[in-house]
Amino acid sequence: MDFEAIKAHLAKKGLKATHQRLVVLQCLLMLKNHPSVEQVYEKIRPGNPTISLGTIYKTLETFVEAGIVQRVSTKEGAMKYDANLSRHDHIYSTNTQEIIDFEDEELSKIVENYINKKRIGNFKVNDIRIQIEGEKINPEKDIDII
Amino acid sequence: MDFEAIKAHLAKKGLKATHQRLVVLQCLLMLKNHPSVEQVYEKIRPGNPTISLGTIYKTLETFVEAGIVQRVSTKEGAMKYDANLSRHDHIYSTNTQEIIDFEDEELSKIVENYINKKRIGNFKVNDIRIQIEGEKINPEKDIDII
DNA sequence: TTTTAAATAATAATAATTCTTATTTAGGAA
DNA sequence: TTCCTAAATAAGAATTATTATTATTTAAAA
Repeated sequence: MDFEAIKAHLAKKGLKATHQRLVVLQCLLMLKNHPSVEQVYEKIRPGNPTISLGTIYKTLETFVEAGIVQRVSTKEGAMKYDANLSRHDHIYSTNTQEIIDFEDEELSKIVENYINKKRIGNFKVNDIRIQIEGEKINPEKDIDII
Repeated sequence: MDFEAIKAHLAKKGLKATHQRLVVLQCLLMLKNHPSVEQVYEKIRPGNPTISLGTIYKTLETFVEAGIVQRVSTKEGAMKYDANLSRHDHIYSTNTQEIIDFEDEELSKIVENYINKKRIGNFKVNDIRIQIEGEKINPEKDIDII
């Protein structure tokens, strides 16, 4: 999603393409590590010293409502946001406090089909997520998915 | 898990079986709806008017450390706790803000096997959770899983 | 029983988030 | 392009959620 695509997306939702919004979204797309509001703030501040923390809170929630970013489900601390809208899951590393993207179309399909077959009465399923929790063996190195 | 089993469990962890702890755990086992600290507090207070909110915070976190209850992963608001330790997943109803238990051994096994087969390098998997997000058709009625 | 380390109540402190309002600005209209 | 206006922002106050502190109480071992 480039700048023009973002602007178009905002316009479609009747939202103004302010400098603050573009910077916040660009930051989210760059970071990729599901940052908190505070982390976005610290990243952006050097280049935008007058931006307000409240604006970042508001901007991110506006994006959630507009369907441009998603909240990340966690068991602790501050809210985290994710600009990766492709169907994907998360690996939670408890010892390093990282949340890493995990993409596996095949697994997603298997689970989706299973649940659709099962049918849940009086309920409309909108999204299915798999959370893989565990810990990095070597916290310094990246995990690698074979 | 009855009272004596709880006492034994606490003793095994070197924790005192205080009245407050027993009441909090009993409440959690009864409620089953993954309550927040505040919800436990309101539920317990009538019968235990001198109990302190801070004690409930502390008690629940003590239970988490002792492995007696688990935190529930959410995208918003206050922390929620779950005393159901059997392997299970959660259905998140966004329109009613409910979190409902979902047990399906077969699905759990399928996903677990799939991920174990895949192997994630430099990472030790401890837990796999499936989150089903959606909305109740009729918010008044329960969902029913066929 | 007595002792004592652990737990609690009460409350202060901190952290995370939301709200309020005066000022600024994006984007449409003239 | 300039003007207009509704929407957005900055700054900071207020609220909510959680954690820390400390004097007092209590479970459970001696």
